[in-house]
Amino acid sequence: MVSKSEIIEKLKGKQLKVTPQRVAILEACYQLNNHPGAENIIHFIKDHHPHISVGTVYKVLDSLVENKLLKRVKTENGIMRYDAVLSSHHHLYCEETDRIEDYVDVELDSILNNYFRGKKMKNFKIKDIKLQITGKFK
Amino acid sequence: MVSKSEIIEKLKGKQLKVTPQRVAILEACYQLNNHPGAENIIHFIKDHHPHISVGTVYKVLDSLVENKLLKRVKTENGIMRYDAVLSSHHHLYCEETDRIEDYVDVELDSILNNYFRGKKMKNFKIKDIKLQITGKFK
DNA sequence: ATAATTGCAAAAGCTTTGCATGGCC
DNA sequence: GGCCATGCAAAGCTTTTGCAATTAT
Repeated sequence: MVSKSEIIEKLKGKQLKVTPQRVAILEACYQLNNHPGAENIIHFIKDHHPHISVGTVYKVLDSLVENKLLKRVKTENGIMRYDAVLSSHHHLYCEETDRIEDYVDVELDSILNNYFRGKKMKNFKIKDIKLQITGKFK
Repeated sequence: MVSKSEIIEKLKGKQLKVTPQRVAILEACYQLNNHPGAENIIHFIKDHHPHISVGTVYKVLDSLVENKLLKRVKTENGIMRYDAVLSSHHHLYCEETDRIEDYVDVELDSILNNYFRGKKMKNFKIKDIKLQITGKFK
């Protein structure tokens, strides 16, 4: 649970002006936990903020990504989705629906880190490693 | 290198009618090795097949994915891309450009398989695990 | 005060769809 | 011959853009 004041602090920390729209959008991303797209965010916000504009939502999302308050989630259907959880984690992708859940596993992370520490890739500098696990929820 | 006759066999093997368009599109996917999108495929094909229609390309790509002759690649910019390499491999994503390269590592695969064999996930049945390695080519 | 952000609407991608025509089996 | 695939153009959906009006600092 992330409070509104924490959200405001996050925006300030990035020197971003604290507007009601930005607060609402970032708040929506924290509360909608299934990696929402713009559509989901707009729908969620409309209750408390009926006059928000679609263009604004996209602009704010871009700027939040650029300022590393959100990450984009990779998908294969051409719809952008966003992730407010910034700490290292992996994703479970349902192969039948568009559900995407977080998968956190520190043991796995340490195995991967050890493995890649030793590994030297000639032509690539690794910044982040994420598992993309596809399958089926049961 | 995949020959035209192999491509024809692959189509036949899936009971798909062998049309020049399908052959050309699948061939393009094999030759364009940077995980092409529809745009790249159309451009590549236009030389030998000037009158191919955009709608057809999308329909063929859908049907090739549905018949498991192609896979879609997950991206975060809303453009669909395709992968003709069906055997297990991972992807290196450039964080500055849209370059995506294959990363094959059997040792890593066996580590992952061992790890997940022991692991029991209550609510998810794993079908495939792929690393999404982001960073920078040098 | 002023520089940045919002709203609105238009436009720009990329992808899908419908239907008549044509081509593979 | 029958049915499926193609071409073409229109429509659909998501996202981007431009500019005037508004707002945060």
